[in-house]
Amino acid sequence: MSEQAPIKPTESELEILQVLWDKEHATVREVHEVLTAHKDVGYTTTLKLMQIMFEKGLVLRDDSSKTHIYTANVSRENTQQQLVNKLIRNLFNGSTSQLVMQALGNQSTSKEELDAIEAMIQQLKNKS
Amino acid sequence: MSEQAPIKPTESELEILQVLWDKEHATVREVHEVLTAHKDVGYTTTLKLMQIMFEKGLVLRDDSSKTHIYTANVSRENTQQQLVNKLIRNLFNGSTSQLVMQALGNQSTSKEELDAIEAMIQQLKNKS
DNA sequence: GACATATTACGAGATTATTCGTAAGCAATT
DNA sequence: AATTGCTTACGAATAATCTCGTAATATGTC
Repeated sequence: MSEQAPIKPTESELEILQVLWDKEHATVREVHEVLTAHKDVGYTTTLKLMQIMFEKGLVLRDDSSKTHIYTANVSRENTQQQLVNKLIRNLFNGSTSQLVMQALGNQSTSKEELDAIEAMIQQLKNKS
Repeated sequence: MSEQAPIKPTESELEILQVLWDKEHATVREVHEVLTAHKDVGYTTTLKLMQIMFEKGLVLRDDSSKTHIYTANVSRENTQQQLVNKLIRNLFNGSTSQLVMQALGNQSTSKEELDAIEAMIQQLKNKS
């Protein structure tokens, strides 16, 4: 088990990571196009953020051609885990079930999704 | 359904809200004492933060005596809901079940908690 | 090669969040 | 009433985040 530096992307960095996770790899232009769908921001802002993310090691980039190509360097799963755990710790007194129940209560969840969760609970119960 | 301004407490403000939710009402000193258990920060910093929170309307305060008494002015439940929904939207592509399963997978959850979640799922299924 | 277009690099301003020092006020004690 | 101790108010420094303008560079087209 290697020591894992905590991943702490900022709000804006998360938005960019989203796009990179979905697309696997993308140019600044592509990321920016997605962002501007729901946000009003200049191109060089997106560029700068992605440069900063590169310096932090949040993303990798291929600069072999003039237009650089970026990929995420942190996994979606790992990042999700960090943030979910933080939320449980900070806002739910460490109780996973409280978070789960809050989430299920708030959002409408399809029968299929509920089935999947039930199946997972069965699995967890058998394990222990 | 009344229009609800989104609650956006900062990291530090959340820590303070925690304490106020637990205690119902508290002085700056009391809050500060709890914070210093796991954080190194000066008294006037806590004071200032709570003053700012008052200006923002996040907390109420009774200043009828020299030592003011603060109470939260946003509910724990509402705040939890905002942040959970945001997490689902931003990091889980809007899928509640993905968040739930990630949470259950990461953390060890007791049988009692799992039972409670199952019961809730049954309830949700019956409703629809 | 000149021109138009798109990209990256870089610096610096704007905004927000966090931090704490200092002053002033009040209350209890001597 | 002076001293001590705790409180609030306030301003300002620092840090982190987000923003974008401008310049330099590359690419392709005429």
